[in-house]
Amino acid sequence: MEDYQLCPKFENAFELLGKRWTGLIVHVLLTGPKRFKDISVLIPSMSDRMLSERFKELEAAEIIVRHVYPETPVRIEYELTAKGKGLKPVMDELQKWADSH
Amino acid sequence: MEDYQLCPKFENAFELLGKRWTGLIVHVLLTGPKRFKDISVLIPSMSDRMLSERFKELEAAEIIVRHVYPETPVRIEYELTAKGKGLKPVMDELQKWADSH
DNA sequence: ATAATATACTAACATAAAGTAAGTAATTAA
DNA sequence: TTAATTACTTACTTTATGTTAGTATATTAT
Repeated sequence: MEDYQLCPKFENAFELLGKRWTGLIVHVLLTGPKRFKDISVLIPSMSDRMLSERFKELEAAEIIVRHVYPETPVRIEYELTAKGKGLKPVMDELQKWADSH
Repeated sequence: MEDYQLCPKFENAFELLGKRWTGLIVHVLLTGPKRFKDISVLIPSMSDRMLSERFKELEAAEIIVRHVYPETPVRIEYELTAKGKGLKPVMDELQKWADSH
């Protein structure tokens, strides 16, 4: 009858990262702001439809911000927020793990 | 025409962790070996079908081992391998992030 | 002895998420 | 004028996940 639960914050974290593409998008954005096209080129196996959907989710979760630069032609960039950048240590540790196993 | 790619090891890592439930299962197993039922109780929103499927994937990826103890009744436990335990720093960093955001 | 409960699953089917292909609108380049 | 680029969206198919029920073996309760 022990019913200790998982930490809900941790569960929320995995509702994001436990979705396909999300981690890779964040990883790429850790190298700096990027345009839609940049990411679709860097992750060619992901479709535009998915990228568009993930961007919306990450924006809603306040992990990225969408910047519109009213140049001609207009330029749109996606950038990590402080919260998004906070995932760097996670990604770094995962990279270490991936390298060593 | 720049075509630097993502690290394939990193991509592989996210093929696992970028699936629903995988991260939570690993997280729970970091507290020690567990039986099927233990985990299904700790993660009640996950169905048995998914747990069964994830166990097979994690075993195939050599992140967990399945131990069969021929007692009566038989006891089956799932335990992290060294590779699986290696994910602890990743999970720890994610916990920190989850707590601070 | 029979029924109920427990564990560790599997099978069948429904729904949700992701993949695929094509299209759109605004702009610029050839 | 036609083609190309960017940042998407739409419609449709396939795959993943959810839901419910069931199986096999064993133990416990009545």
